[in-house]
Amino acid sequence: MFSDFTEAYKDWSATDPIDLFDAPVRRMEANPKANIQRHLSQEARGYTHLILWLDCDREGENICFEVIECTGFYSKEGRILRARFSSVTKTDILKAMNNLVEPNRDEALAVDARQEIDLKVGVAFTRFQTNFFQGKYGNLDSRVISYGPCQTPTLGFCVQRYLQINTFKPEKFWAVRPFIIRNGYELKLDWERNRLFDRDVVEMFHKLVEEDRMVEVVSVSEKKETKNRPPGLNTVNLLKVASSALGLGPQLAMQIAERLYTQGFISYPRTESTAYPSSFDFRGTLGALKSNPAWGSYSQTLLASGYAKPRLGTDAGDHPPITPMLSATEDMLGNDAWRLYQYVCQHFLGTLSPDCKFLRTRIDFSVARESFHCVGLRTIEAGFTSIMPWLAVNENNLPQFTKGEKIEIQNVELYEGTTSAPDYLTESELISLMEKHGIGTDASIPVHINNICERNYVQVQAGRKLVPTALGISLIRGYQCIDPDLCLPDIRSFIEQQITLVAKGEADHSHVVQHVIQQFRRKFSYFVKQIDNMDALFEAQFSPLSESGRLLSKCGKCLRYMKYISSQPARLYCNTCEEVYYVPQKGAIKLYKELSCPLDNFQLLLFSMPGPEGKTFPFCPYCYNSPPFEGVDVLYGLSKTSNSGKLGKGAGMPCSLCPHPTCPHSVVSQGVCACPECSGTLVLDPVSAPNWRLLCNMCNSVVLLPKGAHKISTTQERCSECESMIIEVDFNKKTTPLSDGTTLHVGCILCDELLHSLVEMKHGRSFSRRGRGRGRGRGRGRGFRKDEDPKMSFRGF
DNA sequence: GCAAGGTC
Repeated sequence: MFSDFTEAYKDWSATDPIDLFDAPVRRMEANPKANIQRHLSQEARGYTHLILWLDCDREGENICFEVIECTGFYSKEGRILRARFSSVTKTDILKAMNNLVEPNRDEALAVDARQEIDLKVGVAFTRFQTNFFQGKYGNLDSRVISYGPCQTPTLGFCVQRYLQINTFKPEKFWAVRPFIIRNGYELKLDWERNRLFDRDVVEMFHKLVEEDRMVEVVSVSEKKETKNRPPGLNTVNLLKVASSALGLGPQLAMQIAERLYTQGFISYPRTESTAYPSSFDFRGTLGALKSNPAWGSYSQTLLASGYAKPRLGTDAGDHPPITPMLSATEDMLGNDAWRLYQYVCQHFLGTLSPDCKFLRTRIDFSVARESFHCVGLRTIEAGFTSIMPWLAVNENNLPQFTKGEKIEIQNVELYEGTTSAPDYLTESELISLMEKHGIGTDASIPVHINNICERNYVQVQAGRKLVPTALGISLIRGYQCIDPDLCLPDIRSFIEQQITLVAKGEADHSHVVQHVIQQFRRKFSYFVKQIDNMDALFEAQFSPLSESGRLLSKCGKCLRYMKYISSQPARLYCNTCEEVYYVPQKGAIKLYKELSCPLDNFQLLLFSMPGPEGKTFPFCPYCYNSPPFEGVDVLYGLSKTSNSGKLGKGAGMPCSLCPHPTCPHSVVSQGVCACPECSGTLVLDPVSAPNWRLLCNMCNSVVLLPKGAHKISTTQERCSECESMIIEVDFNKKTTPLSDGTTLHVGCILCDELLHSLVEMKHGRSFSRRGRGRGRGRGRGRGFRKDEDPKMSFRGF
């Protein structure tokens, strides 16, 4: 199920985005074809108890109530119960079965609240921004200028780093670096003051050290230190490693992980937990890996000599950490999947290995009353780093020194350096920031990152660094100057904190939704009022529509050339009429034989999809944007002979009445209007405007449509008089001659007398439902040929 | 065409 606005609010041009805050939201079946609702209700029939086994988080609780609704179970003491479990092992399942609880409605309501808030806020801001900027600038390289309480702060992090880099002022610094020679090796000593920004002062120290020429060993210390083995692997850590070490983006990494999961090689890859459940079968998993050519012997050693108890980690109560389930080799998986699988295995073995132990040696020196030191590192026990070698201690062996000994300085360097700006944010750093601020979840973090890339707000550069684009920077700087809250991570925490009140039963669902929506509505209207401040940034960055693009084809209204703007979304702009006409996306557009559309005089264009196999079809830019008839979708024929060629919703048909012998202008119906006479499809005849008529693409029957008709569709009803199909005609509110303004009228297209309101049809008349009767009654042969005078009409309209 | 959250 998913939440969405009702039909009336789906039209971008007909809805003022601010009205969306008060718009009704309904829940729809996400995949109606799957008939999950019906299936659940059928399965539930005849049973007395319902036990819900869903994920133990708020979303899972929400789905519990969806299931309850679908099954039609009514709540009666003890009849609907919830199993709480976080891993699918025998012990956990039995434990959950023996400790059933009631599903938690408050938690489910909190999810409903979040859905409604996210939907309204996201869609309202997105539509407003898109309409405002897309209608004004030509080279905005994004189809949609989206806003979202997760994606926008995600972009905010990238832009914040960009601004730090851009405003960074490098500074010079200096340091004193004495060198000594020991056992034939030169050794650099680090200054206790590290570095100073005053050259004169450092020069003074440099001079003092140089004059002294002897360092004294003040102390020699040795400390045994530990590098901890990692806790279990969760999703964000897998994604960070995938990005920083394997060069795989989060979206791709998740796709690969999902495939490994469905193929049975790894456990469920979406988890926040790093703690293994107490019931986890470590021996079983190690056993599964023991014959693996890459780390079979390592697993065997752990099995034989006893594995270390894993670190505690955190238990988010969702799923166990990600672990291998089956042994695999590179040949079985392919390169990228293998590398990811390899990491999962290495990490798992690492969690069961001993910690790494190493010795840190530190020698402190003194010269001219200044302190210097050097540090040496030596591994004592590699532990888990032998299976995760990239985490090994960077060994640095120091020669022997004795306290009190004096050594001659070889050389004293006066080091000069410059501070440098931080680098662009890496994907891995971004994931950490998102996790830290609660932006997105294990499953949605990759989606948000992908979103800001796809919308052209950032680009991924070498080393998986995220570099914001001019559009991304302008957006964030715009929010920063209008209402910084809009791009700060707090916007997400605010929503989370509010819905948590609902989840805990401390606040009423509808009050919280109203309160939060009210706040965002205020922010929205302030944003709308202040949009000029953001626009000033866009003006400096992008060029107005009138200055973009190249002249391509003639406008049918003013007959002047329009400009083709090729950047996404591709469109035509008429400078004189100040109108925008969108064209099919992601393909090449050129003029089509200098022919014009018989409907509106706009010059026809030829669209070619990319690639050698790319299909080509002609179209009229005006009709493409304003279908002459609702209910008959206007798409254009692929070619004169391509009745079967699929494009979009329907198949193409050449125009049969067009005055141009070579005119490609054709219309495709959605297939809802079947010809009453034969098995053909009724096609809108473009040259009949404004007195629209439909033509059958097979037998050329003619159907005249009444004035003001706005939408047509077939019913499954047949006329009782003549057996032909009945067409429903819907009227535009503006043009309907009827007093109630909305009544749907129905008429038989062949019998003159049938003309009734829907109410009359449903209650006052009966229609036969006998299939497509042929040759019976008056229907047969009553169609009009195109060369006849079709006097038949819906009289009375 | 739009959000974020799930999901094989």
